[in-house]
Amino acid sequence: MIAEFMLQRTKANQVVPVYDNLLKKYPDIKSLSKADIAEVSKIIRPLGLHWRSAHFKKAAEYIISEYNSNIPSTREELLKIPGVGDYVAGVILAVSFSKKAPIVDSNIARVLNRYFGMDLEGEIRRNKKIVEKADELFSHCIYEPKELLFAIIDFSALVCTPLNPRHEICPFKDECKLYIKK
DNA sequence: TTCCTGCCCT
DNA sequence: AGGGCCGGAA
Repeated sequence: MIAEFMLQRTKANQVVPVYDNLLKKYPDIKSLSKADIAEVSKIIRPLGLHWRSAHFKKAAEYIISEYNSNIPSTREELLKIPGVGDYVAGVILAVSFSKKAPIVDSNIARVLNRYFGMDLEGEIRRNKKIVEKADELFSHCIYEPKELLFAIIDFSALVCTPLNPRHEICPFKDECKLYIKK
């Protein structure tokens, strides 16, 4: 959950050192619940979107008081945690509880948009057709859902990149409608 | 310039 | 449904 808070609209490579710094200072949920928000804010400053800093402490306090420090395992409960939205809830369900949760982030949306040749632009994450494709994809997963999740995200971040996608090393180029069209 | 493993508020 | 947030890397 901590990692996903930091990864919102933020590149994974930038998150790594900040994540380490935060966990060094607040190694468990109890210490995080007592954190000084100004101190948290200072640690995550390089990531921007500073309003996120309050979420770490609030989420920790909430989980301690409502669930005796145990992260809940249903989407409904997860969404009530401060700072947790559809995406973070889905990741927690998939990664921590091995559930086939529909997950749509900008990486997954980009891959689906290109592969299926949907030609959508802008904030495609909230497009209904994209969400339906993602739901369908995860519902058909026959392995650990988190493996599918990480595979798509890593593929997207490393090969199916936002600018100048690396078609030359893409194993899906023969089936990809974006590539076929070119 | 563009975009990043979104959430929150209106 | 849509806009704001934000630093930083490519």
